[in-house]
Amino acid sequence: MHLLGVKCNEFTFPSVLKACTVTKDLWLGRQVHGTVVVTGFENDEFVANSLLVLYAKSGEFVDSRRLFDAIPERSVVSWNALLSCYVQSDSCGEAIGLFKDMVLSGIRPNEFSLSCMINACTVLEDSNQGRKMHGYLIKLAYDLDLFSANALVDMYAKVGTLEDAICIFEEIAKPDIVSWNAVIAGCVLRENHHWAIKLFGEMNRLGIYPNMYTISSAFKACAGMGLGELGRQLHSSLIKMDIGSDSFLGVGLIDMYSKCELMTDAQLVFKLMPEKDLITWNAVITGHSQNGEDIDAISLFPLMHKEVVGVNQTTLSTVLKSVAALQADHFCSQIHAFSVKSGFESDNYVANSLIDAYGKCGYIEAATQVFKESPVVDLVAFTSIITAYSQDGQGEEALKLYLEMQYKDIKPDSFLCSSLLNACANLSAYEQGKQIHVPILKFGFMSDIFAGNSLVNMYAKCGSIDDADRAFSEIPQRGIVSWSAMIGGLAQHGHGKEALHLFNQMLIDGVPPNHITLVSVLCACNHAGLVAEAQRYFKSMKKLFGIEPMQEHYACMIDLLGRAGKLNEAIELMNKMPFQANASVWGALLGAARIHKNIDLGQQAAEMLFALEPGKSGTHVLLANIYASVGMWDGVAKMRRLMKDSKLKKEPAMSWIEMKDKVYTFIVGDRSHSRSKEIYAKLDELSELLDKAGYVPMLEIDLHDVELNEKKQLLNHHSEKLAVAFGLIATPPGASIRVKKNLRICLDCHTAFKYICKIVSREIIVRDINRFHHFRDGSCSCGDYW
DNA sequence: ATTACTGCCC
Repeated sequence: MHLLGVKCNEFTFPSVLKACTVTKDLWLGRQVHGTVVVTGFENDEFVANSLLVLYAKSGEFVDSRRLFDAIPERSVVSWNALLSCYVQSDSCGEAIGLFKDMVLSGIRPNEFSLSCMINACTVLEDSNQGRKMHGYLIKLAYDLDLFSANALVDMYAKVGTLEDAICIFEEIAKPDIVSWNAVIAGCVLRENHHWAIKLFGEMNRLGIYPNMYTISSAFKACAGMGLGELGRQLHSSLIKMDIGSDSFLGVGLIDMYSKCELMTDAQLVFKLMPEKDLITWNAVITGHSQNGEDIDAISLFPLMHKEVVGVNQTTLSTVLKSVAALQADHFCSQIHAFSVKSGFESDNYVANSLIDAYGKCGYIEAATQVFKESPVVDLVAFTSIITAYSQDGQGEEALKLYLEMQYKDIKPDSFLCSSLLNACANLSAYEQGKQIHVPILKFGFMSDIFAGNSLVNMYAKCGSIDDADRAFSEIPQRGIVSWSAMIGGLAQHGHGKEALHLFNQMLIDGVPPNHITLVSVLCACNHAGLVAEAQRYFKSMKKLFGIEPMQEHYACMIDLLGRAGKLNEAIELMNKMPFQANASVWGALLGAARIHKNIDLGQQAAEMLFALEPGKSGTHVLLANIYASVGMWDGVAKMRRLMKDSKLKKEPAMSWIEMKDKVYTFIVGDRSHSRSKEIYAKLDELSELLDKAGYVPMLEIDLHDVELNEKKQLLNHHSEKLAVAFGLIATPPGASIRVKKNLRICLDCHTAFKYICKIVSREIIVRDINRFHHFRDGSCSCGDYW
């Protein structure tokens, strides 16, 4: 028409411009715009609005605004065009301002204006403003408009309550596919997967065909509920619909199968996808990682790297998580180097994952390095580094870092509390552990099962089984770890009968035990000398609980039999084991040989341990103890020589005591403490009282080649005695004294403490390497059976 | 997409 020289007029221009808008041909539209200007129709209301709509729908923000300002008589259509342009260009705040101007200038908004504004409120997450728009909709009687209702469903689902969204949806007379998609996606977003599935079924019954958005939501709902079979059905209907190769849905499928623990299906979908993008690769790697298939997750990384898709921060943090889980130490620095090279090293997730992976692989220094160089040190970074120090046995460092974190005003979460409690548990830091209990109560972390379990463990390891029991009963949903921790705690404190009682309670509650629970049960029998009970549990664990005895269970039983003097039965059980005896089994036999002064068994066990654990000094010391106990001093000398030749150092005996917010360390003959004079004076004072009470120092247990007098002094200055003496002078009369030792408590100290607790009228609680000793009123809770 | 919980022998 134009080429023929026929001129357009105010009636033809709007149609032509609309055609340009629909075909998204902005280039042609601009040419038409030129003609409009030349022919002088630009002030015509319809032409001007058509031009505005063209630019607005093309996202031409500046041009739209200019045209809008130039229109002398703005209609609701003009305003709507600009409003939607603002919303589309992510200027929702300005859109709301514009809407207010519109109302002020006397223009009555229509359903287009209002649905547009509702979308703006959704993006702004402004539910108050959204509710106001809803009010407008009702006031102006547009509430039956389908577009507006759909926008409301979406808004309430995203920034209001799901109940409101469902309510609006149910009032829609004839919901279309958009309505269904909005409400189903809303349910998924609010993790109400059950409702999502229900609505999805209802939609199908009504004969409404789902589209890819519906299916995508349905996959997420299946994933959320673990409904693999339903997911599989959807998958087959997808294939029938011939949209199975869509990449967006492909990722949804992989994710769904992964979350339903159907990795074979996830892998198949992945394999069959014609084009695998970065997100697809990440989905399948995440699937493997979250299903504990860490080796698969890690091995996909180099394959992915070979493809053109590259990797991103998600890939790196996910792979690092698997590296951490496997403690695949040599991958840490490789992926670290790769992160640096690809510029992701400063990404928060990557940095935090690196800290965690280095920590879990035992590279504390590297973890610290990343932590210190990380641009944004957040709560997760602190949790990772604190956990790393705690697991490396550097609990005090871990707690120092917590102080630093508080100084930076970062608030703790349940993850951090759990980790800190573990640090306190390892340190036997009762007072500091109690302080971590405060944020747990303050922020309501007791509903978090991890925090609850850690609390039980901390109190049990810090010597207060009563506090542990209280924490245990306050866990709302006790899981297998809660029960195991409590049973193990009772076991460590020598409360064998109570531990077994709790185990029965657990079975009544319908919680099936795992192999760790059974270790704790056997351990409880062991510490309480309940041989017959242990044998009963051990024999029936396969039949009753479906748990095949492992090395750990055998080690427990062999230790228990050995301790009870049934050395032959212990050896017999070892011979019956379906696997080669490991160090814990031989260690148990060596311990039994020591208690019962059995030279032959001791030598045999020690020989095995020398081969199995050549780096450990404990074996030499123990065998030397056995020799010494029967007066074989040449054997003692031989062990000493052997240790010297193999350059092994005896792990120094150390004891710890917590005072206020500090943990004090002692070694034998320690004089580094600022109150050393008082400590030694206290020991001298006690020494006299002990003599009077009938205590005789067990000089024979000291293996040093020195005079008897010196032996007596060494014995009297053992680390646990120093720690107890410090506890006596630094705490008020009557207070309990809690001491932790890194090795077994010494027999002489054990005897001495039985006297001391009576002399000073105090409870002395000693946590040694494998159990607690509560000294009270002249006796020990272990009943001297340890 | 990253962080947290239970056990045996020495």
